[in-house]
Amino acid sequence: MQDRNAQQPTQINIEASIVSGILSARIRPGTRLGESQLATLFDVSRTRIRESMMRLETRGIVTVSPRRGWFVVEPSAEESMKVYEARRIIEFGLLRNLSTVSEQDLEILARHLQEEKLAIAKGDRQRLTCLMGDFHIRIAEIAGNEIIVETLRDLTARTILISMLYQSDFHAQESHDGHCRIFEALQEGDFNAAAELAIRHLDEVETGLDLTHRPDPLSDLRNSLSLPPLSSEPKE
Amino acid sequence: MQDRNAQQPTQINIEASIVSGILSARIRPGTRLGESQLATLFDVSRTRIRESMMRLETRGIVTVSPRRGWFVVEPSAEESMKVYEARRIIEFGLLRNLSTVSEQDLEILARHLQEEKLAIAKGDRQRLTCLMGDFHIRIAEIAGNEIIVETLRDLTARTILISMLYQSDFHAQESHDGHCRIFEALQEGDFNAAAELAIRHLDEVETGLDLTHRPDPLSDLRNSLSLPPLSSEPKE
DNA sequence: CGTGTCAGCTTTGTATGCAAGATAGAAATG
DNA sequence: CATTTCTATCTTGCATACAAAGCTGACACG
Repeated sequence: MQDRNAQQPTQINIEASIVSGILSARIRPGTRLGESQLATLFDVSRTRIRESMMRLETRGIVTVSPRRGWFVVEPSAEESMKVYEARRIIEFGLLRNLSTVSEQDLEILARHLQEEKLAIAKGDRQRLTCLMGDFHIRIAEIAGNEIIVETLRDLTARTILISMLYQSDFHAQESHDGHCRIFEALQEGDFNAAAELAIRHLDEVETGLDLTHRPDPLSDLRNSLSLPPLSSEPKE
Repeated sequence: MQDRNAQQPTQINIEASIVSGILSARIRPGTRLGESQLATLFDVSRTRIRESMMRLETRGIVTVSPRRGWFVVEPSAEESMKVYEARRIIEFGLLRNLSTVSEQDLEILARHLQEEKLAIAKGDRQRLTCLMGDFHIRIAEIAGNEIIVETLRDLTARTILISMLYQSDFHAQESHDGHCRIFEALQEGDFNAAAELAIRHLDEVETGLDLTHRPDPLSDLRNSLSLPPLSSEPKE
């Protein structure tokens, strides 16, 4: 995020900084992204920050509240389900339409899984979050379709925000196992199975969330009339 | 498209105007979209036009050539194949993940097919182009996932641009038949078959293109030398 | 006749300025 | 003491201004 020394941080850099901040779970959902704040941080004028924000808005990463500011999205339970559904749709189609996977690609995936294992062993949760998302992007990259890669990257960013909001505990091992199963299916060239496994994996992750729990019960209170607060803060 | 009388055409209106212009095949690929030109057309300042352009750029609808201007994208043969591939992936996953289709939804599709038939009978090619694209969006709407709907809408816009570039003749009847077959499969609740049919349909449409034929034989040269693309007239 | 150069005109890129909305905290009032 | 109102301040929304770069066409020259 510190591109301060770069002479000309282009809009793409600014966007990438924020997205990577989210992918690595350093930026929490609901974070306020003040225009002038970012402007001084990146040492550019507000204009360019605004342009980046607009781009991120169309990518579903931030929202603007009129005259109040830009915020990293806080997906509602419904939106979260839509995100997972969209991922199931795309990843299923992706794997099913695969015809071959090169040795090289399998190598990349194998190395990735190794890294996941390492992160689990070290208990590096932040790195793990990042890796878990990256696995799916890797698969999209194997398919070689940039359009799908981009779409999936943005959905993954949202997924990470969702997990920061609703994930009670992080079944890392379970997720890792899911990835391994998909890898094995790919290794055997059984793309049908891989696709089914991907759906099952995403279902597992989704059911691991507590989508009934409101992370910010006050948002209800602000909007509608009095409603009893559910429970305590979901602080890590 | 004439929001001139609307007091405050919001960015979303501006974007929608251009996208709908593309979806209805009134705006050709490579059309130059001058900032000041659009600014006077919509009666807003260049700032807001620029913001809309940035948004459209992230949606893959327009590109900017530095200091030269904004242009509606002219997908290359490779990009075109990627677009069709992405559509196959998404639409396949979409149909496969469907579990039920309500009577109401079937009704909507049936009416849509009726309209297609009418347009074929009347030989209204522009309307037909629009309808052909819309069919796929309708299906996404049935699935009820806005994320997928938006993605598919943008891909459809690009598809229409592609067909304007590479389509020699418009096998409208063939496309319509493809839609009908998908509809029948949905009617019978056979989502597996519907998904396979969708892939076949998209393949047919894609092979109906002449992706080896360069509409602008100089485009290679132009791109490699970063010359301006073929600019037809801006809107009307 | 072809080619290179330069002035001016046009168009985008970026910054800045100002207005309007929103928030928070103080002050006033019951 | 609680509640409301008002003002000070901050933040975004939008327009405008100016700088930088590209394009055009005239003109000079080989």
